[in-house]
Amino acid sequence: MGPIIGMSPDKKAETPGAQEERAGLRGACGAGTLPEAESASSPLATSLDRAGGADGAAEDEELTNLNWLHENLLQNFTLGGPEAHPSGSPLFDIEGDGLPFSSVSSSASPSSSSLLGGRGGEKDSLKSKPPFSFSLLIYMAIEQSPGKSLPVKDIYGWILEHFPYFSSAPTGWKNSVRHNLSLNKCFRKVERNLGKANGKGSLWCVDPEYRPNLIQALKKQHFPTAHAFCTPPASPPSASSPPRHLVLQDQSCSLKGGPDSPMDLSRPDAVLVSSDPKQDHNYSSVPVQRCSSRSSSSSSSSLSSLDEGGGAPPQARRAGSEGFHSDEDSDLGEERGALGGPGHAKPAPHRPTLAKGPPGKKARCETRPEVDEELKEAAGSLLHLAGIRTCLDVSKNSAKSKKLGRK
DNA sequence: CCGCCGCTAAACATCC
DNA sequence: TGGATGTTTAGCGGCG
Repeated sequence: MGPIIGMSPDKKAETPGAQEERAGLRGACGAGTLPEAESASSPLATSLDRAGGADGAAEDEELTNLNWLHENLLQNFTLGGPEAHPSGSPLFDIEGDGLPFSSVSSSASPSSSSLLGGRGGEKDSLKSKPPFSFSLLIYMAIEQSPGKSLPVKDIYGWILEHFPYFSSAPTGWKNSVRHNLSLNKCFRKVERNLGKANGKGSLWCVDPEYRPNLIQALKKQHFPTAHAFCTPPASPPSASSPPRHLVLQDQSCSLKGGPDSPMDLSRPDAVLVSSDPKQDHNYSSVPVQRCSSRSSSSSSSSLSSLDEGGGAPPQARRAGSEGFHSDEDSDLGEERGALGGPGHAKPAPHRPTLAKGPPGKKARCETRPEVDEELKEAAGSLLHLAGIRTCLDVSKNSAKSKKLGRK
């Protein structure tokens, strides 16, 4: 279908309300199901201010969006994961290595830079469709949230806020957002029992197990050259960005693991994420590994294929639209056993059956420091894309200062 | 040409 | 009852 540009403008102005709600949400998250929110909530709000005033005045206007986004991201990452040390982060390595920042930016896809309010006509770019998939938009929105979880309404708000394009787009995009939330395995619904803002809907968080995949997707989508950072051809990668594989653990995100969750490197669910582009079209590397550990179903390279069950052949198509979902296996270790069993003899159209009950998605969201590193990297990617350097510097400095402060 | 991926639209159900 | 939310299905276009 053609771009939604031609359609009638969206009618409502939800952005303001959503923002307010988001603010309110913070409390809800912290009070309720999102322990991690405590650690992440406070500092976020400030980033906006800094984004507005800290950096070069000339670039403010055009960079505001990304500044905001990146600073928040970076702050969140930094705070979210105490273990996330800037020094080891690829994000900082990128800078430290003196990588061609500008070249990276320039090498980014034109659409990306334009969308991000690149140096050019940022105004126009804001009106153009973001180069991010809905999944990534949602991901960014959620990651930016203090509690790493948002209700759909706030997701709408975030998207509207950062991508004004959607404000003039028909409401169909909201449907797409919900559609993605529902269908993407990357996103999980969190029952928000406490502090419900309006009593409607649930919170959505990023499935920590898919987070690395999303990050990879983010990197890929934003600037293909980002791969260079993942797999530096010559220089040895930093500890946190292995050349070809990322070692990730089963992240524990905000809901359960909490920031204090100790990293257990010996955990069996530690996974190897291949950064090979061909291996994770759907950012499914992690699930793949996980699947393989649980069932023999997932040797496929793409999530969509493994999604519909290792045995289910070409109905992967369904999965394709959302990209990420890969069978509910990803997290339901035990449930899986109960459900499909190791044989994975689940019939292809298992979705419908799951739809009514507790679907594959469970109210579960965890985060891990390692992932924070990845997130930082992703944020760095975004920064590169936007050509935002000062922002990164600010974040870097703040991160350093935090680190020092911790010492 | 084919398969995968992402997007859009729509229908339907549920909840408040 | 209406709106928001959530799920599912179907189809289309782009891309490799």
